[in-house]
Amino acid sequence: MPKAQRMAQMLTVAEEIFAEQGYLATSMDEIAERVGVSKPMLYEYFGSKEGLLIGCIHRARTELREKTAQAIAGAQSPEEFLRLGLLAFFEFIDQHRRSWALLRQEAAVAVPSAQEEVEGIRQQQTDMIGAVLASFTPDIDPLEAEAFAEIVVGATERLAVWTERRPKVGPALATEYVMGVIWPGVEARLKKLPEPAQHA
Amino acid sequence: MPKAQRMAQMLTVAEEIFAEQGYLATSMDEIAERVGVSKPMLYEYFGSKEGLLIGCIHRARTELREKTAQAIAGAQSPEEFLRLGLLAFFEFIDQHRRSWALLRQEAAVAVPSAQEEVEGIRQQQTDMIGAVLASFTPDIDPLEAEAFAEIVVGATERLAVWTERRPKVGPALATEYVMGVIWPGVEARLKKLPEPAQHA
DNA sequence: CTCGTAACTTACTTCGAGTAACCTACTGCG
DNA sequence: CGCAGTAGGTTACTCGAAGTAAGTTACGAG
Repeated sequence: MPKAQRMAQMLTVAEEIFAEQGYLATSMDEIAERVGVSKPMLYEYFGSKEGLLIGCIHRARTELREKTAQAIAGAQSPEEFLRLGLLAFFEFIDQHRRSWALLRQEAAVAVPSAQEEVEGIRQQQTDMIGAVLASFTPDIDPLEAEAFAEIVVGATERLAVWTERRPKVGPALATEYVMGVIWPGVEARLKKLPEPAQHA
Repeated sequence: MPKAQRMAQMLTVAEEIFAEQGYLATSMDEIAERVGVSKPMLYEYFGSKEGLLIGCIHRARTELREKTAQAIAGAQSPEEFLRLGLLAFFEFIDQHRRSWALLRQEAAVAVPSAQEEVEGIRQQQTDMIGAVLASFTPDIDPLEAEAFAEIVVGATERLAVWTERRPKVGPALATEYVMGVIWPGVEARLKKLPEPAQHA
């Protein structure tokens, strides 16, 4: 089997087992066995157990970024940006329930570099939100814009975890809940600027 | 040294080392050495490495609950409840920066039962917020109330992590940021009920 | 002064991450 | 055809850390 294909297969299997049992409780031998290969192959391709975990996270991160970027491409107003971005996020989670637990909760603790990888996902999100906000209210305090983005990301992430326990709450409703709480606050902020003018 | 005192000391040392190096990178021998005791003592009192971690989290959780409960005791309006609760939370984090990283980021990944312990902290918080909300708007959809509480907790938690990278943002400002985003949304919700009447 | 027990230690076993060294089958080329 | 080089693979180890068994010391009660 060619390398690229084998690597992809390893990531898929690892993601699944990590999500099932947790990072710590999973042994490399077990993953190797389920892939149908021997342990040194995993080390050949990923360097370490940590490397394998990071590989899983990185792949998911890339996928999430692509999905989100696609979703918000056509948005016209800040509200639409936010709503479409949130929806894309919740839909992504919905389709990756298993690996989601891994990404957020498993990865964070395990290893510093995995931590960074997870933070990278959040960074993607906060950057995007910050950029949108700044584009509509150019004179906003940068610190406040950052805080705002963090708040949105935190709220969204947490609600995503919550929806795992509430299967009846789908991506659409989750989006509504988040928008319902944060949108009035954002709108109030935006209205301080009557025009989205560039007044430098 | 009596058992209770020794246990407290172990928790303090463990919290510190876990926070410094991460859970995985810390060995029980190392903790034992820094406590000035041998490894089996740790096992005697905490059963396992995981048990020790859970002990750390549990202690912090108890402390946080007490501080928060005290802080909101005198609140008269929902806004005051929220504000005082948030402030107490951010102040707690501010005073426990080191162990905070452990709680959230280390613990979550490491072990399922530590996970539960961390979720317990969030449960405490969401329950409290849910109760406040329900007391002021008795006819709110229970699901929406839950979602709201999760959103607030997620936003707050995330902002707490963020403030670690922004030392200039103290508890008071962090509270303002969170209130600024979520309060308008909550107020809008509350106003749908002109009276906090029981209309069953 | 000796019995019991709380607090503690030394010296293991076991298990899993990571590695060294070796194997095999295919692909291109004289 | 036959042989060289390499991609993809394996077996069989080392080593470090979690967890444990069995024993030791100090000290207060009878």
